[in-house]
Formats: sequence, C-alpha cells, structure tokens
Amino acid sequence: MSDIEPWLAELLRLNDEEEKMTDKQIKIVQAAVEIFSEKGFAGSSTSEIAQKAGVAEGTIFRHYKTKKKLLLSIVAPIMAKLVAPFAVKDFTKVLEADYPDVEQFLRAVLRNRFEFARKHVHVLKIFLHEIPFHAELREQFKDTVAPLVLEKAYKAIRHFQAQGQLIELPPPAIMRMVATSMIGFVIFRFLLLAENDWDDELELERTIQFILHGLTPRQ
Amino acid sequence: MSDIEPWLAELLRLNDEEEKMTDKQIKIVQAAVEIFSEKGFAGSSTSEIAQKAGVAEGTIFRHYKTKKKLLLSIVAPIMAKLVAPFAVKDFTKVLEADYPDVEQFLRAVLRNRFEFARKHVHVLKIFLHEIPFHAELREQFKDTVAPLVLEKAYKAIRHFQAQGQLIELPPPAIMRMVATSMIGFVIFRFLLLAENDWDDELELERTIQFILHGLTPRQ
Amino acid sequence: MSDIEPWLAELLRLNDEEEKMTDKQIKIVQAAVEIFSEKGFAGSSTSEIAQKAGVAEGTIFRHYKTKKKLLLSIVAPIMAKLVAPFAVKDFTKVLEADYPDVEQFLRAVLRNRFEFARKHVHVLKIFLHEIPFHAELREQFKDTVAPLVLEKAYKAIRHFQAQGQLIELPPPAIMRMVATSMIGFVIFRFLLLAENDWDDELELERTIQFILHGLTPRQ
Amino acid sequence: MSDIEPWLAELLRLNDEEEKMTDKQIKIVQAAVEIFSEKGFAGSSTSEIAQKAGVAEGTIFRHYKTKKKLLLSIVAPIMAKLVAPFAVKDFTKVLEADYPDVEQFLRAVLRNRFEFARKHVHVLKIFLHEIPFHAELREQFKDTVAPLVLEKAYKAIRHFQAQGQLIELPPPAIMRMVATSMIGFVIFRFLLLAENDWDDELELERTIQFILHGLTPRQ
DNA sequence: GATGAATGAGCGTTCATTCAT
DNA sequence: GATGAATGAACGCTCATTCAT
Repeated sequence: MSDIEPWLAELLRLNDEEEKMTDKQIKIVQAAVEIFSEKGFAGSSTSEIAQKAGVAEGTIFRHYKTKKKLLLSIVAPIMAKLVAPFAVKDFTKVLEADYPDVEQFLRAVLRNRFEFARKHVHVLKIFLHEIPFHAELREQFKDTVAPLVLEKAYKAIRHFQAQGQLIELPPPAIMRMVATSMIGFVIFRFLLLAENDWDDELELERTIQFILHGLTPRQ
Repeated sequence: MSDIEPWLAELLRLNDEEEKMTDKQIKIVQAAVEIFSEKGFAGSSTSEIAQKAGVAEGTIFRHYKTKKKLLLSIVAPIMAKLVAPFAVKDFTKVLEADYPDVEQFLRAVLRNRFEFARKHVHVLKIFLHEIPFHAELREQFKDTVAPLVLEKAYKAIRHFQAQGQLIELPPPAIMRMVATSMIGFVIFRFLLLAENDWDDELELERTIQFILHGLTPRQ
Repeated sequence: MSDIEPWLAELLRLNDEEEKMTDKQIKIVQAAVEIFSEKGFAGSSTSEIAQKAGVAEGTIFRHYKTKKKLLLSIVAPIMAKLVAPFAVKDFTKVLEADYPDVEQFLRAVLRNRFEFARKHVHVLKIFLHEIPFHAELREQFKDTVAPLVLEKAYKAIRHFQAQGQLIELPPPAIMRMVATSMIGFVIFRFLLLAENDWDDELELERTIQFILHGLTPRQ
Repeated sequence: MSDIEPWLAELLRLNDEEEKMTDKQIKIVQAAVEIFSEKGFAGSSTSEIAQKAGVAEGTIFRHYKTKKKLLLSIVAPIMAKLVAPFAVKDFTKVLEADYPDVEQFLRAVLRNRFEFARKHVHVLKIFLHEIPFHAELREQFKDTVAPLVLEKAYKAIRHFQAQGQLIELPPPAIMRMVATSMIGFVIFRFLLLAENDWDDELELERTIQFILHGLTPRQ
C-alpha cells in the first residue's frame, strides 16, 4: 500500500470515487501535483511524472486519456472544495446563530480557508497558474463556483450592513476588498515567504484587524 | 518602419539599447509578448512567434540566443520600471515637500502604478506567471528590486508613523497590506474584469479609503 | 449463446475445430473480420476488436497468441474453401458425367464461386489485401492451394480442348483469362458497386458469354 | 545531386512543381514509395522512411505536414496520369483518324497502359492497396477521374458499335469486360508473376485476341 | 543581417502483449 | 477461462536550435 498523503485523500474524497482509485493511480496524481506545481503544466512532461510516480508512461494514459485530463482531475475538484463553506443550505441561520458580529464571522472564514490553503498549497498553486490558460476551468469557475459563493457572500455583507456593522459600500466592492486581502495573505504566506520570523496567528489577526478597520464605520 | 506600440517603446527605452533595435527585432518582441501572455512561456513556440512577427525562425535566434533569453529580455526590464518611482535619490525630500499627508502620498503612488499597469498589462501578466519558474527572475527580484523598494517604502512608512498618520504596526506588515490591496486591485481590474459597470476613479478612491481606514489611527 | 453468423459457421467448420470454439472466441473472430476488412490489418488495433467483441483485451491473446495469428486463423481457411470445388477426388468422372459441354461447366463454377464470394466478401477482402504482406499466406497459397486447383483446372481445360470445345491456347493462358474475368466480376460486384441498376443473373450470363466467345473456336 | 529515378521524375512532373522539390524531398518520396509498397501505408513507419531516405525524421514533416499527406502526394497524381490518354480534347477525331478498327484501338490502349504500368508498378500497387481506406482518394477517383475516362470510353464503344465492330451490349458492360481483362493482365504480370517463361508480346496479343473474340460479332 | 531547410531529442499517445487475480 | 491493469517500445509529430546560403 502506498503512502497516500492526507491532503490528497481529502481532495479526492470529493468525488466519492476515491475507493475506485488504484494504488498506482494515486501515485500518479501525487507525482503530477508535485511536478505541475513546480514547473507548470506546459513545462512538465508525462514521462517525468511517470518516472516520479514509479509507473510506466502508458499507465498514466490508461487512467487519464490525455495529459490535460490528468490536470483537470487534479484541479477541478479543488474549486468546489474552495468555496464549500458557502455551500451550506441555511446560510442565513448559520449567520444569525453562530456569528453575532462581523469580526467573528470574518475570523472564522479566514481561519478556515487559511487551513484549507495550508493543506492544498500545491494544488491551489497549480489552479491559480493554469486557470488563465484553460477555458474549461474558467467556465467552471464562472458558471458554477463564483455565483454560488458570491450570492452567499453578498447576503452576509447585506446582513451585517443592515446591522450597521459594515460601511455602506456596494457588496461587490466590499467583497473585493476582503477577498483581495485574504488571497493576498495566503499568497504571501505560502508562495512568497521563504524564511523568516513570521507568526501565523499574529499576522492573521493583523490582517483581520486591517480589513475590519477598513470596512467598519467609525463611531 | 513598423508600428512600434508606445508601451513597448517606453519599456525598451529602459535598456538604453532601444536605438540598436532593428525593425524586425521590435516585431519579434511585440509578437512574443502577445503569445507569451496568451499561452504562457512553456506553451508558446518560437515558430509561432516568428510567424506572427513575420520573420524567419532563424532571425529570432540571431537576436536572442535562446527562447529563454527572449523571455528575459521582455520580462527583466519590467521589474526596474515597476519600482521606478521609488528609485529617486532624495526620496525623503520628495516626501516632505510633495506629500504632506499619507493620503496624498498613497493616492499618488496608486494612481501612478495603476497607469503603469494599464500600459504594461501583457508584460506584467507574463512576469507574474513566469516568476515562479525562473530562478533568474526570482533572484533579480529579491536581490535588486525588492530591497530598493522596501528600503524606500519602509522609510516612508516610518515617516508617516512618526507623524501619527499611520498606526504602529511593523513596516513590513503595513507594506504587505498596502501592496496586497494595490496588486489585488490591479489584478482584478486588468485580469479578471470582463465587462460591466466599473468606474476606475470611483473604485480607486474606494480602495484608497479602504487602505487608509484600515491603517490610520482612529481619533 | 451469441448469434453466430451462418457464413462464419461455415468457414470455421473447415478446421473441424468449430466445436471447441467458445462463445467469446466466435465474437472475437466476428469483430476482427469486421474491423480488419474496414481498416486493414495494420490499421486495426486489438483493443478496438476487443471492445467490439465485448471481451477483455487479454481474452484475445488467450486464444490467439498474437494479433497476426488471429489474422491467419481468419484468412488461412478461406483459401482451402476457395478452391474446394476442385478438391473432389474423381474430378474427371464428375466432368464427364455432369458437364457435357464447357458452357455448363463454366456456368456451374462461376455461379458456385459467386455464391461463395457473396457469403465471404469480408474475409475475401481481407485475404486479397493482406496476401502481399504476409509470407505465410503467400507460401500456403503457392504451395498447397494453387497447385491443387491448377492441376484440376488444367485437366478440365485439356478435356474440353480435346473435344474441340476450347481453342488451342496453353492451359495456363486460358486459366488466366477465365480467372481474371471471374475475379474481376466478383471484385466489381462486391467491392466497387455502390448503387445502381445491376442484375446479377444478367451480368453473370454476359460474363459467361464473354468468356466463351473469347475462348471457343469459331466454326 | 541525388539519383532521381526516371519514373519518379515523370510522375512528379505532373504537378509542374518538380522544380521546387529539394534533393532531400525527392529522396523522401523515393524511400516512401519503396516502403509503402512493401509494407503498406499503415504498416510503414515514418522513422523507417527517414532512415532509408537518409534524412532526419523531422525533415519529412517539414515538407509533408502529416504521414497521410506524404501518401497523398505520391498517390494522388497517379490517378490523373492513369487516365491521361483519354484526356485528349478531340477524342473522336483521333478515333476516326488513327484507329480505323477496334483491334488497333484496343491494342494501342493496352500497350500504352502496359508501358505505363511497367513504369509505375510500385505507385500503382500503393494506389490499389490504399484506395479502400482513404476517402479522399475514393472521392477524387469517383468525382474527377472515373467520369472523364468513362465518358470517352463509352463514346469509343458506341463509335465501334455503330460500325458493327462491337457486339450490342450496353457500353458499361463492355467497358467492364475490357477493363477487367486489362487490369487482370497487369496485376498478373507485375504483382503475381515471380519467375518463369513469360513472353510479354505473346501474352499481350493473346489477351487482345481474347477480348476481341469475346466482344466482336461472329459473322 | 536574414533566411528557412535541416536536425534529432523529446513530446504526448497508442500499441500488442503479459500476468496476477 | 476470463479479466483488465500494467508495461515499455514504438509511433507520428513538434520543438528549440544550427548553419550554409
């Protein structure tokens, strides 16, 4: 039995097909993630993936008819997972019950997605890199992922605006500020940071405070 | 004489080698920028570039010994330009003389870099895409570009903190928030935005206010 | 039980091994005939055959160790069948008893082989196509099939020449004319003809008359 | 300068592009003809052709974008050449002036096409083999080649029928008999014959007499 | 300086065949 | 007997790069 990494298991569980995956198939995905994230899709060769996975090159094509389908099988599921927290049905109830103020809500979301990013850095990196070059990904994002999360996010924004906890900017503008700061935080933390003194807790809190100060009314 | 696009002229002027560039060479760079930005470096072929540029394949290699050097000749100069505003010698004097408060300074910088981004979207897109895959670019950025701009930026931050115009966070943290919001704004505007009602002036101002509220002390 | 087509049953009966053939084996042969005849041997893939036959790829190789042996198992038997009418022992007796004149003999042979061709078009097409590329087939034809039929055919030709019913050309020449016209007729009818008004009976008779006029003495 | 074989020169002259063909290109075509005719199109590999031609594999694809286009560039021109004798404008005049009786006409055609076949055996073999598998070839044959030759042939047949030199069968039937015997002769001579005592002149004359006796009225 | 034919390594993919289950 | 995952050699084709003209 091969050592299937936890993040991979979780990502694959999405499809409910994980069961069917053979040992070799998992090794292929694992190798592909590493190599794609290191060299980019177009810069990676299937022979290199096969070698790293310890399988014959033909084996890759038995499971994924083309190199591109291998990419999509890795990258497409991440999108659903990425916005999963917003997919709950009774979103408004959750809001009211669990998050009395915007700070707690924002902190919960940021923390949760930060953990998610930590688990899936490699796949997220591939996703960010390849989305401009693959129409299928862009379409999936625009048609199914983005609308879902935006709808819920705007609902939350209007909810807190009604309570006077957020300034009266149009929800898309607020959304943009928050998303930008969140994504910027994640990119900085996982893609740029190489070394030094960095305290996740502290910086996360600073980012939250920055967003809150930027978006809450001064009394 | 070929129609050399203004942004290209400006970018190339950097090297002070513009003079030496032949008509064909300019066409090559122009074609390469278009194709690299559309398909990524690894996904582009030199033959396609040659075709779009209207030159023979060999001509590309006469001017740029390798495909990679062609990329670097396009992408490397953008880095210097990107941080040019911070390269003035008497930075402190400029600060004191021209920007009495942080809002004006931030607005000036953001506006200026926004114009720059508008001119160089394609090259910037290539730059963002390729920097993770090319050590030379990363090195150049870390060794020459980043230090210069960070030094000046920290100086400015400390300057405004000393005047009580910025909250007392460590300069790198402040820098991160501002940079994240700026870059996020630019990416959103130029890479994601497809269509709709978007007012550059308005959104720029909103972004500035967001940053300011997030980073200035409440009285 | 699979629907085994009559022509196939007849062809396979040759080997006296028909009994041993499993259901799956028959499906494999059936699929192989269709695909070989449509795309040629070299242009067909075993995986496509397996798919069309509804069996696993491995199953083909359990029964026929190589792709080529599958071809030969289909094509080799057709040769024997092709010349079967000449394989009767007391050929001269049959001639004297049943065919008083050359016209009746020729008509009988042509009709009979025409029916045979109708039944086995696909396999015959494969045979014609592959014989130049497979030494085994060529050898089998030259060493066992051709001699047998030629011997009998020459006997018949000499028999009718002795009776003054055929002109005095060397038997091989006569054989060539007849064979050419017969094969030409069959190819035209089964491989070229796409559409139109064509009356088998009429054209067959015309062909017979053409051969007879060409080869019988004018009084 | 490479030794360009005469038959190849003649075949290529068709296109009036022969001039433009490089030395290597000719070697490629020459090697392709040999290998295709020996192993069939699907059974040949481009690497083998390159090796035999003494060029790099890439060179083949610089001149012929695909393996199939290489095949077509060889096989398509033969069709036009094949029926060239019927392409003369004033066909009826030629008939009346040069061929007072059907025997002379038939002999002229047969001899001429026999010489043609001698020159182009290899390419003709490829043509015969590949026509069932390539729609382009079939279309070209049905749409442009066949109609032209049939029109002229039927004209000649009716011409000789009007003079009482041919029996009153429908021209297509007559055409079929003649074509079958001609093609059969050629195939027998060039594709089947391996060795022995065979006198071209004698056998050609026998074939002509066979056709004539089969198709001319007995007085 | 510019060309484009030529190269050969390497690409993604398919293939006939094997073998543990 | 039947399966289908696995193989790795070979396929058609593209690539960045060279060099004689």
